Amino acid sequence: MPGGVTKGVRVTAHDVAKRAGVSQSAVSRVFTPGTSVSPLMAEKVQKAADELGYRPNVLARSLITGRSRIIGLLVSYLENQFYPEALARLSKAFQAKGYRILVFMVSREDGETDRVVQDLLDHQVDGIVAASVGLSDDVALKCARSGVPAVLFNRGQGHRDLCEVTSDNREGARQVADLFVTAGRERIAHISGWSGSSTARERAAGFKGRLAEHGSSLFAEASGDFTRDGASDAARSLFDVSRAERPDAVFVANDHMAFAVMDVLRFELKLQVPDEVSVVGYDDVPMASWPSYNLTTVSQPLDEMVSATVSQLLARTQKDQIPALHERLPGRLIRRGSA
Amino acid sequence: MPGGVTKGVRVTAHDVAKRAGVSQSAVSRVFTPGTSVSPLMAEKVQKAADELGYRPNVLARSLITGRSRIIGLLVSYLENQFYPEALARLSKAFQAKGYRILVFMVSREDGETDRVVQDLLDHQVDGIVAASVGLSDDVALKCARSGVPAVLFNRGQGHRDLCEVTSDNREGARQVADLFVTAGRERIAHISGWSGSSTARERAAGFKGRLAEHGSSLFAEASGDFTRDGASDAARSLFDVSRAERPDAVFVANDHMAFAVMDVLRFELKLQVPDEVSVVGYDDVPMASWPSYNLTTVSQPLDEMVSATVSQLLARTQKDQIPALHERLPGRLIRRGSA
DNA sequence: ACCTAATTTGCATACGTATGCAAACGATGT
DNA sequence: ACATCGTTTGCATACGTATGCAAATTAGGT
Repeated sequence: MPGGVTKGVRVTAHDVAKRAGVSQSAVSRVFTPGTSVSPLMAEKVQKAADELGYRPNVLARSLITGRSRIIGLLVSYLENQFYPEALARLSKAFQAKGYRILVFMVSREDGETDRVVQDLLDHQVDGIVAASVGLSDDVALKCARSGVPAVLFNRGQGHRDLCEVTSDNREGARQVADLFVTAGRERIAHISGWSGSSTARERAAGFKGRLAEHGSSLFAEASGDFTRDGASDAARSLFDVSRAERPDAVFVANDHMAFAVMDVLRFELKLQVPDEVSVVGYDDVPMASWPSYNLTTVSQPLDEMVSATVSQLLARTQKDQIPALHERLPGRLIRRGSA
Repeated sequence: MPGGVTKGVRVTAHDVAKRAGVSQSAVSRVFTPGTSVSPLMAEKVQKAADELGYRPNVLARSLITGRSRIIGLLVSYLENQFYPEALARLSKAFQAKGYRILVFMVSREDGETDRVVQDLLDHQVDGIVAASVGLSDDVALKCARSGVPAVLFNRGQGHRDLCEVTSDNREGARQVADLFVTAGRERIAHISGWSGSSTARERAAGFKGRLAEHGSSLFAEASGDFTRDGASDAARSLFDVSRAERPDAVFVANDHMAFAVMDVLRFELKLQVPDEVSVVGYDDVPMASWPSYNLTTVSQPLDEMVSATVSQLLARTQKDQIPALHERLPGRLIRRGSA
């Protein structure tokens, strides 16, 4: 066994220095990329370090350098497959750049978010990504003051200090409107997302706007609140048997809700999709391509959104004074069997 | 605007002390729970701190106290809905206890895991949770030496220094065997998970063992590797049309694969589930209860597993010398429409 | 062989906080 | 009024590392 190793004992740069017969600064330099040391020194220090099992203490290092190489990530709900997917890719991307991520789950818009961001700032994170979560002006200001860049992922807020990376929700929704109109659907409905999110509002606005341009308009509308249960209820109310006429097409504001809607239509109301009613979602999560749903949907350019997020954020950690960009990436209509 | 606040300037306990006309230690004490200060002092310091926008630097604090209140979490793949679910609950549970979590995505069993754990140790995490990921003996030893407790979540390895929290996979699989035999199924197949995981091996062993006790045995078997594509291929090979006889029941090692299997059976092979073939999964992820699948499955006691993980880990961060427990919690057969 | 420039190394200090210790303080009892 | 005890506060130091500066060493050129 390597000499001198004892359980629970912290071995520091001083210990290594003593054993190698050099100074602590020398040890530091050997373990700091970009510094210059003689080959002999490097070898001596490495040897001593290996024997003692030394590893630099990242906390102490961050304390001095002022950068922690940690990114704070806020996520609201993982039921929607889009977010685990986004989380996985963001995480991988940051890891590849040498950053770690501190993850916080926050329930929608209560004061929790502000507390969590404050906590992140206390931890000296180098940047913050808020995935589908809003940031109060107060907290956005605090970030800006601390010099910590933040980017809103899949969410627009129009704040000057915040980067935003979204997909072009209006345009995506317009394509859905085109699809329904071209297919000759006449009673077109919409199940919207939580109205507190820009994503939901933009999709609804784009959809209705385009219908209007076609000289058409919405037959019915209800909010599904971006939850499965909310969407199920919305579907039940829109397709209530007591109604004289029912919709023959429905645009659901995301895939996660669309699955719920299809389940209600097929299994509760015994309606044929797409023969009796077309269903279209938004996001193109992996499950949308599974044959059980085979859902027509609008894809979000996830990889591009992730790349944009990472590069924006890291760029702004390097130099200050880079203005906060608002990127809006194009999606694409994916035609499958449900419409 | 509060006086003296400038952008990008770090305000420290010294600044607050100066403004309040007290010592830095006093400031520290005001912001450290459990210390005693006079009401007057508390008020003065709070006032100055608020005016300057002071917040304690957690890094410096951790450097001294030796505890970071950060838990490292390793996750391998989020496609399987079980893991986002577990992640969300673990995260919430640790947050509730005042801990933050540093998340790492690791691909299955390459050397990456070891590097990541080392990185976590460098960050002075107070504990490590490995969800469905193995830890090499080498790295387990390093954790033990550093005094950092680790727990394997949903994975057994039989290592002395590691906590393990699993569900009783053998018993769950036995219940599935009972179900098939009682229902009079005669050609019983199994699509197993990745053989590198204890979970997969235990489920297979429990299932086969119980069949043997019934005087029966496996009609066919294939590995689905815990992936959707692997399971699809396995289903295609087990139910190949060139075979004289095909299985009339199949136990799939987790829900995530079971969905793939059902899709292949129904949409490629045009088989009726459950009439022509019963399908049973494992985990009871939320999607299993969706009417499109309505999957009979064995539940994992997720909440209990999470509680056990949190309490085990935190207990071992408090006192050393608590032995590493191996907890095995019971699951339950959930009968739905697919079997 | 000598002078200069370039490189390597050690010394000292800083990062921002917590905490043991002793001094100062206030309260209490006789 | 004084002695005693408990509480509050400040001083000094420590945590483990990075880094500016000057001393020491080496290399290079004529």
